[in-house]
Amino acid sequence: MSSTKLYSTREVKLLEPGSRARVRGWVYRHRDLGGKVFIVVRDSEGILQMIASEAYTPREYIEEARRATIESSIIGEGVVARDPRAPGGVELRLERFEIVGLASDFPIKGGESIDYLLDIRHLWIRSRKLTAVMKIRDTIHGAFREFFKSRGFWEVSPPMLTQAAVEGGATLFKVDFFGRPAYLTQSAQLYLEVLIYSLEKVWTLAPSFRAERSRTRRHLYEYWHLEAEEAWVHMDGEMKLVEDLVAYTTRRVLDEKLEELSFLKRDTEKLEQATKPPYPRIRYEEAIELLRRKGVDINYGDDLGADEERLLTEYFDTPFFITHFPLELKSFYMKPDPHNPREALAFDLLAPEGIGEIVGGSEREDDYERLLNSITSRGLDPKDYEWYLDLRRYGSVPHSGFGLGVERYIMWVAGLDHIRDAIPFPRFRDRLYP
RNA sequence: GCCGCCGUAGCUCAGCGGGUAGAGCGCCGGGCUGUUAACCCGGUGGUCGGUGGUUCGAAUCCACCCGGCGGCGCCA
Repeated sequence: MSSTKLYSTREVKLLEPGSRARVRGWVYRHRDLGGKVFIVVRDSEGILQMIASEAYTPREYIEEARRATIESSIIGEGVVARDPRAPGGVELRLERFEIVGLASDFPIKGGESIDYLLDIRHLWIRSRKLTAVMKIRDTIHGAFREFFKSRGFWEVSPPMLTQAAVEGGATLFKVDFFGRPAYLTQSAQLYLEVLIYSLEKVWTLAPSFRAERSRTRRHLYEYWHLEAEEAWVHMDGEMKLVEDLVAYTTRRVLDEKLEELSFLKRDTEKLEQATKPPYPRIRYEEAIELLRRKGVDINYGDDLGADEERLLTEYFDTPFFITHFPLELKSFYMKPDPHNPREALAFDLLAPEGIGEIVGGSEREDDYERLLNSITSRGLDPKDYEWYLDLRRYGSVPHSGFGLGVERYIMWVAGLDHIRDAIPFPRFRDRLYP
């Protein structure tokens, strides 16, 4: 178009008034007043108002600006001006204007139903809300990686296609693997356990798939799972790792994504409190006692449901741990507490404000015979776990690990009321498009 | 798997003690030289989710089916 320098909407706001600038983006708002055309342009960094006026814009470009429909891609060039009437206080007075891709009538105008918006997720994804969440997610991914690096962990890549279940009970997605049944993984844990015998401390960020027929605001069929496993570490050490990770990552979001949190109207004071570990720890039996005191009809041995978790979060302002669950409530690979073999060395981390469980972890059973008993007593077939049992025959070590549901954590950090907005393309039952 | 709710214009919804379909927004045309989800005037717009039934007559009543939303259980 010309040699005038290209700036992003954010950079334009830092220029001296009177500077020339070229800006490109998509039409976010369009108001044609006859003599003047106001166009608010959106790019990946923000929004900027452009104005076409007979006072400084050649007629042909005013006509072009008039034609620019919502979501058309455009390039504008002109003079930067400060004006309190402009959104953000800065605007671009156009001297040239070009439509790159004229948009058809954009289907989102405000007030659409969730169902409809999910059908056009590929267009809805442009919204400033979802853009803000995706930027926060990027910071979270980076913080995970840096945290583990700083703690001497190795990042590894477990398989997505597997032969059998990691945990009994949960439903698996079955796929056809050249005529043989295979399944999409629901956790990398068992594979991470394999890798600690050489790398000692490993982690991965990968998708997990659950075909549970869940239908709640906290469940996805495909979600991202942050998992870590370390040798020579007992439950207490693992919990310390988890709270340091969550505190560090939350701190990073506060430091780098304040603008996005503010756009999402997130109360950052709630996040500040979570940057100061240690987090409170209560044992399962204490949780039951707290609930009974609140009048809940629950007994030792009952599982904590969504309502119970929500009630418990009211006692705490930060994430908190629940530990030492009855063995029968937990998976076969968890180690019983030597001081009380009825309880597992397992822990959940619950996020406050009613979000509930975001992390599940445990010390793993490292004894061959006890692991074999645990598998058979739960009705699982030891043949499916031969390679896993082998790990206890060749230099077994005490070890612990955990899994964090990335979208649930994002839900809490970003203050989302539904998990679908924590991931660009949520997968639910009956929804695979787009 | 279970419980509850909803499918009417492009979108959001009203109409549902049965009598041939309505609003707002959008869109199109016109007006407006500072709009902020702009405003003002005019126009456009529908196999009332599908099939079958009851009825002289069904968006409205009944049955089944399809699609969706909220919640539970399970989990992260």
